Amino acid sequence: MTNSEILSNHLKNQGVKPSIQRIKIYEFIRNHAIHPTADDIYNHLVKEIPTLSVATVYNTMHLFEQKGIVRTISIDNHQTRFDWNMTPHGHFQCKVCGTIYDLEANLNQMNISELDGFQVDESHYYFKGLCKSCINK
Amino acid sequence: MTNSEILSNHLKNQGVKPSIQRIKIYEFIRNHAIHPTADDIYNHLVKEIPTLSVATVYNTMHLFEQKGIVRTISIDNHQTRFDWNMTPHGHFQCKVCGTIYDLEANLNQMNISELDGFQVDESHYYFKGLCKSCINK
DNA sequence: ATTCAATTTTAGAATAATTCTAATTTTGTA
DNA sequence: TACAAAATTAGAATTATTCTAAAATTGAAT
Repeated sequence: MTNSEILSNHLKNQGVKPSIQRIKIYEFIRNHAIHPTADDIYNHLVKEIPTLSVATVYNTMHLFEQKGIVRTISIDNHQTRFDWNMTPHGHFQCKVCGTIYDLEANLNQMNISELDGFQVDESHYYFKGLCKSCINK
Repeated sequence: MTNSEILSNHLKNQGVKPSIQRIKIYEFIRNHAIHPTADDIYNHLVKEIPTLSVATVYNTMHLFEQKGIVRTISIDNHQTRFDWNMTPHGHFQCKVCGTIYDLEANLNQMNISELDGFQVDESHYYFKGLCKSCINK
């Protein structure tokens, strides 16, 4: 099986009909664990698929989100980033280099009594500051 | 001292020259602990100050942020909300009624070892789901 | 293979939040 | 009262995202 076929099957298993665009987008987000924006995805893939449109990137990401393949994070205020890591985790963004680090800790372990009786569907957390390597410069 | 004079002094103490616009905006965010958007602030105050412009609201909020009077939160993706409560705390937003609840717990108590050697300047967390009163309907 | 409806993709227009710009107004001081 | 600095303003510009309607692709039924 080619790599493309493997990815195609992954998508099928998650209930997504695999078009070329969807496979390439899926491949991109899996290989670039950088929490890309729609723009990052578009600019990278338009070289390979010259007719690709931004609308397709957005459509696909919305579909992936619905199907539980990605989730969105909003650290920078006005630009959505996509994260293929669906385990409960958080982020740290360095103000200097912009890198977004994943943090393993699960927010749900905080056990917040104010939420008793509430139904919690999503939890998000993130820090901002300077990362180690930027401090050491 | 009138209420307006008290607020004016608050601003002075924080290093902000108190104009009418700034005092009214400050008053609004203190009396409406609803994490308002720039638009909420503008729409409410333009009735009182007909010449108010959105630019002034944004300018003022940026200034307040710089001076440590408010901070911004981004729960809804593309609309910044302002929070005058500067103690470390988090939020819960109900998907049905939209209400944003404050949560007292301080994220820093999580003590995340992956951040050893990092400088943490800001920490944010929030949950989404259904609030108690919407569940009981 | 051919037809046809359903699905997907597309280009570009529309929308909405925010920022920018340059002019005007206000403020405080000399 | 004059004047420079600061603040406000209207409206244009920018940017991310969504919408729209047309074109392309797909896949099932014949």
